[in-house]
Amino acid sequence: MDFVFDNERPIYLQISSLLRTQIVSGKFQPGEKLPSVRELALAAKVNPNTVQKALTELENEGLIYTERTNGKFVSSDANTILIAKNALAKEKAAKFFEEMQNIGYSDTEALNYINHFGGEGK
Amino acid sequence: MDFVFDNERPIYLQISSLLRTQIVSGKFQPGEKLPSVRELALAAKVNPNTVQKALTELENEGLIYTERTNGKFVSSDANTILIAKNALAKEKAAKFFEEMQNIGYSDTEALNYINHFGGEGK
Amino acid sequence: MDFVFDNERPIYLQISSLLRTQIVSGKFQPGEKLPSVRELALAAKVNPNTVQKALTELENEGLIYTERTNGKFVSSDANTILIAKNALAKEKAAKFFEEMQNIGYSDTEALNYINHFGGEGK
Amino acid sequence: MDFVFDNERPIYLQISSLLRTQIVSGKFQPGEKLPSVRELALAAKVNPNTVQKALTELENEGLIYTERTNGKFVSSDANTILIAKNALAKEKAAKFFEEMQNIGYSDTEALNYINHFGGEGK
DNA sequence: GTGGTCTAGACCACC
DNA sequence: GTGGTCTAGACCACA
Repeated sequence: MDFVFDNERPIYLQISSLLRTQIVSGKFQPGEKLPSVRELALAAKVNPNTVQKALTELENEGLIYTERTNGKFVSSDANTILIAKNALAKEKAAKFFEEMQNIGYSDTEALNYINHFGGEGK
Repeated sequence: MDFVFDNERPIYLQISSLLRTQIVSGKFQPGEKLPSVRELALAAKVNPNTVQKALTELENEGLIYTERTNGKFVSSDANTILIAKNALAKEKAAKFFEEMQNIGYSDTEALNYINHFGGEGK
Repeated sequence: MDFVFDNERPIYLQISSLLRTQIVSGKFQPGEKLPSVRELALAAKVNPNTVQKALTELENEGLIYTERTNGKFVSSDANTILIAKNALAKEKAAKFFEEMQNIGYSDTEALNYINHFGGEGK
Repeated sequence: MDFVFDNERPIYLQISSLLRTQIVSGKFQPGEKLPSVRELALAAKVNPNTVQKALTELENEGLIYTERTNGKFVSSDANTILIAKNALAKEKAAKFFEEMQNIGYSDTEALNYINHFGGEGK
């Protein structure tokens, strides 16, 4: 797991969203134990408190839970995770349409654009 | 023009991005005079310094220019504006694909999702 | 505002629940500005970070909100606050019944006990 | 006997309070032999040390006593147990009034609330 | 002056 | 070894 941070957003949010995507994308399986706070801090070269703050976010979202003295685990409720994944996807799509609309594309034009873009642009 | 701000991002960035979208979307036409800094500040209920900072952003991007003692104007170079618009659109689309990929969608799946989403979700 | 802490629970939780009760009980009015993080920290003789953590709790509950660079304010939505108050009361009552039941009082007996207790015991 | 723990409080305290309520509520009769530490540990799926720590609590309160080589027994002094029960009840009631007061209910209002709540809420 | 972030480092309870 | 809490102190962006 490699951590590269930009200076635009708080590090703890970058960590939490990185882990969030790893959970919803299945790289961390439901019920799986996460690396310890200290390990993550070491890997990310940040202070353990920063990791702690990141994980608190995910815990509030119900994506992970804590067993005291034992570690932190991905929620074993696959449904919660699926819901989170869908929520994220929906959010991304809605944001795309909204932003395209702001710069003068109707939803239809935005769809045209991205279908065209996806085919060649990348 | 109504201004609603969230507390997540700096206000000056919210103002500049709002004006930017109004320029590229044609709500402000090429060569058109912008409202004065004071007027904008009044409308947005913020400090004129904040508006000034926002406009500096746009000026750096070449979207507006200043005539001393006369005011600020939208660039009359329609091409500059079109380029800005395309750059924005491309950026949005790329970001969408990247974020979908992070949560486990291939580019193809992301396209499927958004075509489906655009058709019914909104 | 005087702060006295016990060693049983984390200080930040004691601070947040103290402020929570002051909000729901109306000592802090809807929309009212809270003392700054630094002021509270000074008054409670704790580190500003600790106060910050306490206030984050309340913000997550929707009881307060933040205006960046301006301060933190009690939610102006009186309804949110009322709901929080009712939730707290309900929680307290439910806990009472549950605990009494655990030590062998039926709900009816618990009611008898507390009506009797309330009349003389205090 | 089923044990379900939360991660908020130390497990040994959760065990001791569970056993305490079973004693004062009569599920364990005065003089009755308790299950062995090992049995309890097995049932609760915790380390025997943890059970031991829980039982020490109860022994300090005089609710149980140890016969070396023979096991641990509920105190045969019914009075001790009754006193413990009353102390618990009184404590619960006082806590209820105090907490309700904190969120803006006078003792009278709290009584009204709980009589009403007990009648319908559950 | 306001909140927000982050670090270094310490200490604790628990198992 | 695990997570949790707290401090002291620094630095930053914003308005």
